[in-house]
Amino acid sequence: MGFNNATQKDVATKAGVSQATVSNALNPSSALNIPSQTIERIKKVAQELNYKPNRFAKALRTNRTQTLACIIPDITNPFYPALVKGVQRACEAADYDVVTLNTDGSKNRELHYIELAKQGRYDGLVGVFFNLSSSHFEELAELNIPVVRLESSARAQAQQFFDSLYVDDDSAFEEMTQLLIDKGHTDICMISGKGGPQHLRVSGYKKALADAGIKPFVQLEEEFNENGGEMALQKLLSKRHVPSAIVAANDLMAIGCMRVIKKLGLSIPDQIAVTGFDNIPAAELVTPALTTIDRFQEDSAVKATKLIIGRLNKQVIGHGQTIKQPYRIIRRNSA
Amino acid sequence: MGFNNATQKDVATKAGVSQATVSNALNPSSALNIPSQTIERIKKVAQELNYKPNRFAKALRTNRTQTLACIIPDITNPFYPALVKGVQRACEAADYDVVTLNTDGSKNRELHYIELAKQGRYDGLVGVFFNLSSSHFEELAELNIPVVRLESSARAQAQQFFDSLYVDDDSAFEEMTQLLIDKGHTDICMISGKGGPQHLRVSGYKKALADAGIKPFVQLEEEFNENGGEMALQKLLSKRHVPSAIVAANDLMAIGCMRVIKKLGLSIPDQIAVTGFDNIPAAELVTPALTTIDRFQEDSAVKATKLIIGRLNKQVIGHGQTIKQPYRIIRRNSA
DNA sequence: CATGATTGCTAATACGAATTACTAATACGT
DNA sequence: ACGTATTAGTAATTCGTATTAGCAATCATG
Repeated sequence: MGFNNATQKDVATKAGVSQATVSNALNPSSALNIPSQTIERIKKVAQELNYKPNRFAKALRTNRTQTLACIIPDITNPFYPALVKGVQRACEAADYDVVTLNTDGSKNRELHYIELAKQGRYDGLVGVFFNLSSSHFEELAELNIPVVRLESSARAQAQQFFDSLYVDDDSAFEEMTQLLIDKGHTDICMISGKGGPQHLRVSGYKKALADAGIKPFVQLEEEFNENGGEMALQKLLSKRHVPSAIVAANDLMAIGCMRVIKKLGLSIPDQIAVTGFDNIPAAELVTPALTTIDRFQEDSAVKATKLIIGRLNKQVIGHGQTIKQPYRIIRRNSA
Repeated sequence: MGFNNATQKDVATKAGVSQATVSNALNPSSALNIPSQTIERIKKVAQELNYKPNRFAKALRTNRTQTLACIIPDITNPFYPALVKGVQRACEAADYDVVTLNTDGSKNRELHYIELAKQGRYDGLVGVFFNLSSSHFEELAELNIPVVRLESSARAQAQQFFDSLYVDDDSAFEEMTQLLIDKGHTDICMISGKGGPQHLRVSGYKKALADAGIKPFVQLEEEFNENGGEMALQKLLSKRHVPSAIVAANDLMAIGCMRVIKKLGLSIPDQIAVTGFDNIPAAELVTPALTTIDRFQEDSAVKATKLIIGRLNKQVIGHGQTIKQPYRIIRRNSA
């Protein structure tokens, strides 16, 4: 079509130099020795013609696409939009495009996107992989395609093929549970989905209880969402009496619990306290507002993206880092 | 670096033909006459070598990038993720990449993304533009870059440079207001943000009231979010007595109103009924659950994306269509 | 002043696919 | 049997950029 964009050739003609010189002048990484006068002249002409490098030609030549893939389970899960936003913000500053891809938490799709990356479609991957371990990223590392994982539940490894920014779920849940104990609760149950982050969260909960000499009770259900929360609490209540507090593995499950509790006509937090995790937007909107933990997803995503861009620019080298991110308990009215 | 992907040349060598033949064989649109036997053979070899066309080479040659831009105000606004998901779903099926871009509702950013598209960075645009009119899309139309707008508040025009999928806000708000009237309400106020969809929504509200002989009262506030809702209701209450029902321009504003109402110690819906619009995920989570209107964003987004792809494939031609989308009132407990 | 180094640039090529223009071989019609 | 069509392909070029190899002019040095 008639895109009519100025090319290096156009700039070259107008500046009275060759296309190669334009390329070198505009590419500071070039080893060639071009006097700054000439560079300035070329830059000026480029601006006059509104020259913008054609990123497809560039990609073809350099195998660098200037686009990152942001991999998440599901954009409609309210935890993720903030994360995506962080990635986008950091990318926009560096003129990277972001392609957001949903895995639905499925291993196949996670692997599929890795496959696409291996074909050179994305310069790097940032996001959440529920089902993959370090070795899955080895080939990407060999191809110099950096990966930064967020909320990876895996522990740091000696030689890791990705960077990892993680929140210490273990200590977060210990702290939250402790908070309930400090309020005088002596009968605290936990509700969680299965897999993924389940293990560390439950472990933190159990630690706090052990210190206080309270017996734990954990009810697992398949999914980490409202439905999972409802089902789990119903099952729990069919097995034992009503606890005085419930620690849910995330906000959606907590909200599911709240629904069941309200149907039973019990009051929150007086008869049962409920806590969540994630601080999704809805946490503040439910009644009572949910006490939960903020993980600063957007900030972490920005950091993660800067790290990936750092690796692409060779400002960061060496094998994968594992970096702890902060969290903060948000006290509202549900506990 | 060493991506090691099979190219057409590799396929050609192995199949004993020339690269050009491979290109023609794999591209059904080609006018050349290649016997189906040969085509099959080449396709088989391509599969064996796991040949995947290099999309950057392709883009360079054809000016087709195989990526669409999905333009929305803000991914962290809970109305949009579903829309994005729809676009992604439809694109994945057609092997298009989606780049999601946030405008923050700013005209400058909307124009900026149009600029990027004009440079050939995206094959088409689908999404929400708050501040642009048909003429802004004229150059894109000339470049054969299709645009499908969602929730455009503009009315259909004779010769329109984009397709538009819209929900009839006017009749939706008329219907919702009528529902309140049917319930016996005789004092119904409306709360809205300014600009964008405001006009049609308020108009629907007023129509229903006019038919019933009730006086309208509309309170506008800057933003279409919780904060806007809170502020608007506070202002309203400083001017007049408590109405028996509030029609909010969207769910976030409705939720903001609910907050104020609860602080005042009034009960919903007994003392004040509240209705929203959008059916965001949180609508179902607040207490009481919010009566609202679903716009089936994900479905609309899928349709919009299919339409855009249809235009790119020349299956759809002619100037912009304006297509009405369905909505549905979701009755919950707030009204 | 001859030699080598440096400076400042250009020509040519490659990346992978699409496309245009062409050819060689066979088939067809009269 | 001769000219024309058709079939089945190929060679060469192009898209816009980066890069390698190299050239001409100037400069430094012994």
